[in-house]
Amino acid sequence: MEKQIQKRTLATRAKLVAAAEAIVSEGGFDALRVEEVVSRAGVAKGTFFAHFRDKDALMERLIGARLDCILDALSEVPAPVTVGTMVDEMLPMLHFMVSERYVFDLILRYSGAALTDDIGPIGMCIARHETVVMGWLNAEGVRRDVPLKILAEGIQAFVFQTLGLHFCALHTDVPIQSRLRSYLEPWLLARS
Amino acid sequence: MEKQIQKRTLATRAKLVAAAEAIVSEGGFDALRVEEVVSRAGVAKGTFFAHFRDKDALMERLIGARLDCILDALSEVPAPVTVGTMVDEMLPMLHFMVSERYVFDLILRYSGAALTDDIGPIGMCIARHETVVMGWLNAEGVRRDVPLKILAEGIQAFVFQTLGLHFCALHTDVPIQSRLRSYLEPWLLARS
DNA sequence: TCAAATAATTGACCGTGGTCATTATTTGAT
DNA sequence: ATCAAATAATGACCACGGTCAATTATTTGA
Repeated sequence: MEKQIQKRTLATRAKLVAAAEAIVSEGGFDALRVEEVVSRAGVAKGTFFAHFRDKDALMERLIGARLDCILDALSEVPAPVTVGTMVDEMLPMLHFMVSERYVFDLILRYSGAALTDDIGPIGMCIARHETVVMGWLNAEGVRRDVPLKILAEGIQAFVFQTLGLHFCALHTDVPIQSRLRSYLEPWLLARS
Repeated sequence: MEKQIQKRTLATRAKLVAAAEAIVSEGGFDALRVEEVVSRAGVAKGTFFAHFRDKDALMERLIGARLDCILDALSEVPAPVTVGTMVDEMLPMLHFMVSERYVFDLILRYSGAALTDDIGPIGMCIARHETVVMGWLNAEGVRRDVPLKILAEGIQAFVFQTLGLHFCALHTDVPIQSRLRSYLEPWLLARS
């Protein structure tokens, strides 16, 4: 049991992913159809499901890859000193998350790890984001009476709340940044 | 344009809802199939979609009805004086929300009102819950430096965060109550 | 070198949500 | 009572994700 997977397997998977990425770049994640992925990749439909558990597994992979890029940039950035700059630095990620309703729903569904015990790409990204954010919380002015882990989880809760309301027509007048700040300032800042 | 809808319409809709409720009571929300609803109701498939925009619209109605019952009870209850009792009083709603993964996902997706400008049954329930919770926040010990509205929205954010993590296998060891309390106490309580 | 074992691929088929042109029923005006 | 317009119901049909027994390709070992 040394090299179980043949290189044909990798080639096929690469073709599938490449086809999928092409479709997404043309029409967005929402426009992806399994049938079109396989036809572009030149394989049969069954092959797709031999490589991905279901369509969502592919979407998770594609979206996870994008998130990872954004997180790469995020972890290079200097730790923000104010809530305002913290929000600003998270903005690229937030904008990607709301770029399509479909994307947001999928991230939401898989952010708390998949239904089973195996954690998927999106769950990994959320965990990574939590780690990055936790590293920011040793700043001056941030409350100390709550574990950092709770604080970081709270930030994510407010991110999802903010983005969820962003899709609500009644609330789109308030920009993402200021809404998120109105949550994070009372959550993070130490009071008198 | 006096009485546009004929009573036949109401009768058909009632039959559909009754059939749907029967199916749900037998096998849960996840087990509902449109085909079975229409066959039990004795109507054609197309009729279903003349009464409900899509399957989700029916699910929203059924789940919204349940939530409304729970909210009826909730709004009768005395305002809690501690975060612990607040969580306890919300517990029936929380348990319903996590009774099925399907139910949680649907509530999450429609809690921020539907995609369009029309607010659906679940969105109404969330708004109602927000109102009830806001009424609780005039208690001793609750912070005053943040608008009640923000405070209430934050509670909802933490509820969703808690329930989301509840489905994550890695986190099921922590019970809902204590997890939610660990968010709400730092969020709500005034500090020294 | 080749046969057995293992792995990858195929595509016909299915389940289920959703559509729409056609048909049936109700209503209101005469 | 009659009939035309408005409203409701029908069911064949489609889209699309997902399955699986059969087939083909690859690896292994003697």
